[in-house]
Amino acid sequence: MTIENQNLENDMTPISKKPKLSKAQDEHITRDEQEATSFTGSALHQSIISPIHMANLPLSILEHIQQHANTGNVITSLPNSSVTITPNDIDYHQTITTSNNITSTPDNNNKKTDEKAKGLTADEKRQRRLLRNRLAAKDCRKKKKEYIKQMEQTITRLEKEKEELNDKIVELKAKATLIPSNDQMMMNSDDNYRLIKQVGELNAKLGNMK
DNA sequence: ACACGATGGCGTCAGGTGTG
DNA sequence: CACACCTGACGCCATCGTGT
Repeated sequence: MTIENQNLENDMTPISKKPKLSKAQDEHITRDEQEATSFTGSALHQSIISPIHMANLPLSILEHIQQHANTGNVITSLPNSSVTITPNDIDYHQTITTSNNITSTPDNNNKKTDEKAKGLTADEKRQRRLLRNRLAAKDCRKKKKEYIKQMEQTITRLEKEKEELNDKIVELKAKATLIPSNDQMMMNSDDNYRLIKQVGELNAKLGNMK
């Protein structure tokens, strides 16, 4: 790990690690989540442990994060946000908060990102970048898992197909042994020819005897 | 009970690629 | 060209299974 990385981790301890919790901790959080059922951003803000401040985070990003927050962090545009946080969105008390000056509307949500990034300090830009990358990494891992799962299913299917085809080969080979070969067919026709000839000869002899 | 390796998930960085 | 996105690699941490 780089020095920069270490410093960053010291600065960002609350957000960077999703703790795996003991049962007691889990119950505590479950209780808090129940209490948070109708939290608005500002109410939640008061209950958050060690928020990280992120300026001007657009609503579109917040919504995206909330959609994907089942295993991630809770993002709110606190404290004046109208974004309502549902219990499902609250995860391990890890939050990222944004500054007070946001007036997110559907219109400005879709503006170019670089426009939205205007006026941000280098550190704010960095926080935004880290957030996006965090989400991208989650998506990437999810996608990778799905791909691996799909490949495993394909392997299973192809192995089954192979087995079925092998069974068919055995079955057809067994049937093939019951069918006379070409040589046998030829021999049979020779016998027939010889017998017919013999019959003809015998008939001729009978005719002579009459 | 404890130590230890394996495993899985996460955040971050770095580098490649696409896009306006 | 600047920016955003994707993804491999890395390190950290928690958890689990196993041997002692």
